[in-house]
Amino acid sequence: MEQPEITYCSPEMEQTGLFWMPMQQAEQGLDGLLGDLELSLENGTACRLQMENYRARDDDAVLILKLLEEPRDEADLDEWLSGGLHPSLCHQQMECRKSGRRGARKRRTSPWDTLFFRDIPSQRSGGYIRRNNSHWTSKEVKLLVQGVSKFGVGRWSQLKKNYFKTSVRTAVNLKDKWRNLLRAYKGNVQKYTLLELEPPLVEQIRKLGAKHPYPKQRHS
DNA sequence: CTAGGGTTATGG
DNA sequence: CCATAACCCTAG
Repeated sequence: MEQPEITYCSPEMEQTGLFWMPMQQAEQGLDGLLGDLELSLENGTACRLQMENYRARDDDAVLILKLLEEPRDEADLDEWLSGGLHPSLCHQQMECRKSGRRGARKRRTSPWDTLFFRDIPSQRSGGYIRRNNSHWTSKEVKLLVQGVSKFGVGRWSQLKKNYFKTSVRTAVNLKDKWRNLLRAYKGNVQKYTLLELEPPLVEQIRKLGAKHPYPKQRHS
């Protein structure tokens, strides 16, 4: 059963390259302010509602990015952060609560979370903060494959610079994703894959994978 | 910076 | 429950 494809980013937001990222609830710095906007995806209404939610939050994101570009007083920013949330957001927040059972959880938090709260001390037992847990979109994968075919495997920093300049994905993320792609599409079919990719794309992945094997193999 | 082993969250 | 995806750690 496939979940409906949802467009998380408004065009403006997409341009910024910042995407909504799921995070562990305890780590959501703005959790108290925004509330968690989890929604059931079970019916169309909830789905639509969710998109509106994201839309509203996108507006906020774009706004705050503007604030960043033309820096003002910190107090100004503080005030905006603590109170001046997008009106449509408060409205939506109550609306979405009533949806019934939860479907797949799409925990997301706003981009400014990582911009402003990345240094908040963490209580995690692991000792580190997990910043981004979002699943890759097929768009991103396409970009990655494109990048790998241009730069080859191993020049992740270059690839990041040229193809994921503004994305939240780091060079290491790209590398890891590539590894996962190889694992996922090499040889036997997996039991399941979260993201269905177009056959041509898969074909390209396989080809590139054959060229730069992982894990390293000492000959053919 | 990258490779690769480890760890944690996700979701069938 | 457990395989997979996403993420972290770190030697070299």
